[in-house]
Amino acid sequence: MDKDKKRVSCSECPLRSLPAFRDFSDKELAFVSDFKTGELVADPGATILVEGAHSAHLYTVLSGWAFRYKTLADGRRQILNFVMPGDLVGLQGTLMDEMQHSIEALTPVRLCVFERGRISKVYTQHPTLAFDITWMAAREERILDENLLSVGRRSAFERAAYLLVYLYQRAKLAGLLTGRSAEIPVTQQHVADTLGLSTVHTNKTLRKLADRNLIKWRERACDILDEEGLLTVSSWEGFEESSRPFI
Amino acid sequence: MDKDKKRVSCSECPLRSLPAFRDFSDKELAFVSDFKTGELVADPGATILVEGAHSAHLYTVLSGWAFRYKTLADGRRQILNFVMPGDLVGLQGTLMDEMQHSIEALTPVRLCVFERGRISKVYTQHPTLAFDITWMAAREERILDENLLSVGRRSAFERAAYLLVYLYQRAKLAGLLTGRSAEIPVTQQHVADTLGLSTVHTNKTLRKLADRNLIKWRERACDILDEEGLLTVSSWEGFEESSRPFI
DNA sequence: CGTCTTTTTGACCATTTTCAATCAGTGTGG
DNA sequence: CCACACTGATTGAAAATGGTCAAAAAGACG
Repeated sequence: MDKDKKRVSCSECPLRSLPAFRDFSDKELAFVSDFKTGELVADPGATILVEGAHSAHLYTVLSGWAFRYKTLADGRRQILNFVMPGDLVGLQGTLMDEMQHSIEALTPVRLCVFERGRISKVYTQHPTLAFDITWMAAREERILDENLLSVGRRSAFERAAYLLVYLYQRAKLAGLLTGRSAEIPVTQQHVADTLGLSTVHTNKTLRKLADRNLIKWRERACDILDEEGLLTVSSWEGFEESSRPFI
Repeated sequence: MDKDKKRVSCSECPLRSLPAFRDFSDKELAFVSDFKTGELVADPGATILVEGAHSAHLYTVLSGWAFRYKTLADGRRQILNFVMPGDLVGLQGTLMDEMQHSIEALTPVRLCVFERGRISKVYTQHPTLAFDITWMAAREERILDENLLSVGRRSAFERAAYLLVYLYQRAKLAGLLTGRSAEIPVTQQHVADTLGLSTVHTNKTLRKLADRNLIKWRERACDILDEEGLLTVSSWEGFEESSRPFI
């Protein structure tokens, strides 16, 4: 086995972004080559996965932003969540028959491809990794829960505040941000489709947040001026990114 | 090992409700006794799991209805999903530090308790079961996606239609229903908190569905008069409960 | 400079909420 | 059996939130 080659392919191993592998050496990650079958790059606006797709593979995001969404027959769109480096996508397509949502790139996105058929090997041979996949699924569920609470019960103002701190904190955890100026590569249309509001009302709501010096909206970016304020407005506690327990 | 005893305790094994174990014999399920640590019964209105709880166990629902929900500081409540026999609850509490949602019983609920600490053994020794846990998590995520689409983008009328067929179909899949008369043990308050509407508007919306002969609401129950009609109104395709793929 | 996308605004309309009662059904104790 | 308390369903009217339409302004970019 040409370990060197494998090490190179693991130098930026997507699995390192999974909790269990953060502190693993390249050598320890070498076995990953057994599962990785390729890399993929998607341009902004490109559809990474489309609803209804069969036999999709499992991907980990190496870099870039994307979003998961569903649409109704007449075109109404709901953004379900945003995808950042370290995220796992395509689990539904891998486990069930087909994808029931689509994924679109917001910036150039690099993905690591795991072949669907090889997933069983993960479960039989690498229980720790299998556990991580479950952990990621539970994490996504938790985020969706909070999102649903937001869309269902928070006012437009609270909802927008929640979304912006949420994105800010997640981006920070994903190591995407340096200062307070969050390069959140979305338009107000995306925000509207996440909040379940119209673009017009979203615009007015963002303005209200800006008037209160909580944020400053810039084209495809947003400065978080008052993180605490946003948390208070949305009555959200923020992430306490609990690390995965030992197995 | 007293196999007989174990067989008895598995006669109604909670794992049988998990896809992978539907067709397993009692004998094959005997090993489950290693994980099961007890049984629990919750009365209607009782809180099964509460937000913020630490070191919770993992449960499978043997019988009864419950619901998962989150609340805001001022009491606004959002119901996230309903829990029926065969469902897994408490995964978040098991995998992460604490539960971020609560669960309340709607009818008497019987639960099978798996100790948190023994989950690792499932991953190392029973990959098929580990896979099932992931599968259940992915299924919950899928339901939440559809719910979020509903609350975010469907009108009150479409949303209510969606919820009722959804509950009808799920209850049917869980083997809870016989005829068209769905014994859905919820009040209009529950429906409102699921749809993200006020009780008043929910009442008027349900009336509209009844006026169009789609449903007939009865106290804590609901007759589904026109399943196809509800699917059309909500532009939902319904469940194609794909069985879990072979691992 | 012209074109394209995104943001912003105002006026008007629709949906949904809130408030405040009322009604119906169930169970209890007298 | 009836008065009473409770819970859940139902109603109408006023008020608020958010949506739609149409158009203009502001950047981004070749």
